[in-house]
Amino acid sequence: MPELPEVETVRIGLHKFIRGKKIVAVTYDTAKSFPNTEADVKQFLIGASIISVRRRAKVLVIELSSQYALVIHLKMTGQLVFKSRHQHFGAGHPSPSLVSQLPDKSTRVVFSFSDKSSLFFNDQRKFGWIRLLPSSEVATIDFFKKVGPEPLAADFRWQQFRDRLQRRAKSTIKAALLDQTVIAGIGNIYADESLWAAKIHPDQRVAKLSPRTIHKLFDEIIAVLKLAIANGGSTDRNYVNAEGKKGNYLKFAQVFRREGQLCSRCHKPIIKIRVAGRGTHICPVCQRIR
DNA sequence: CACTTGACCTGTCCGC
DNA sequence: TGCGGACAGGTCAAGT
Repeated sequence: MPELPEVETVRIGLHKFIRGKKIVAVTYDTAKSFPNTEADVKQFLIGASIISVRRRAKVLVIELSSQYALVIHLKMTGQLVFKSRHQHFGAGHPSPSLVSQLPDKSTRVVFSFSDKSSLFFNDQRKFGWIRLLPSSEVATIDFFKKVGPEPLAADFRWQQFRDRLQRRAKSTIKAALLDQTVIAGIGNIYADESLWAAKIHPDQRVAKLSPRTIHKLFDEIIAVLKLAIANGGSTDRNYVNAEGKKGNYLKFAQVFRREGQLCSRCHKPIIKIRVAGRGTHICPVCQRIR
């Protein structure tokens, strides 16, 4: 599931819902979901309060009063959903929400707070993970050491994007955008949307792109990510925010999952191809290889 | 080192 | 309706 806009949407929701709450219990299914020792959990998680929730790339970091942090990657199908104390089927609720049905069979970890509310980590495909680390060690995990700049950081410049792209000069531009060491947070949806907006074919080799084209792509990446965050991210299949609600961005998507529909610029059909081993959506007229 | 491919999992959809 | 295969929003390790 989640790319930068979805993870950011979850972050905003969690910050609002769980900041200040005290963890009184945690349950988890397997060591894969939560690869920490019971001793660590007892000492640094139980009894700790939530200080803040931040994001780097597609990873969430929940800072705790114990000077430890929960580091969370949702990968493809992870969800973090908050359930307040009184959330249940009520007479006034015509349809049962996802939240009221938790835990469900994809629930891997449950955090319980002192006010009887709880946070569920669900993950159908079990690729995601949560780790409890000393706050001072978070930045030292392999992924954070290698990951590229945040596209929405105030000091991110197109020249920096251009320079970082050169490490993948012989790759296709789509593979380069998906490479988290080049730029953080872009996944399959927003790669396709940004490339359409910039009129670049995803199979185009990076070395063939002009500075002007790279600058255009830089601008479109930022615009696409901002619009996606403003609309709560994209729900293709599993994604929900911290309230268990779906994102609305796919209403605005120009190519992703729109094969057969007409391109809004040239009115020719969108097609689906395979690039960098991923399903890829393009307008074959607007996006040509030069 | 740069680049590509398969593996990790479960669920769903599509064609026969 | 059943069954096999392809595919799904992300990273890694291992291969060339």
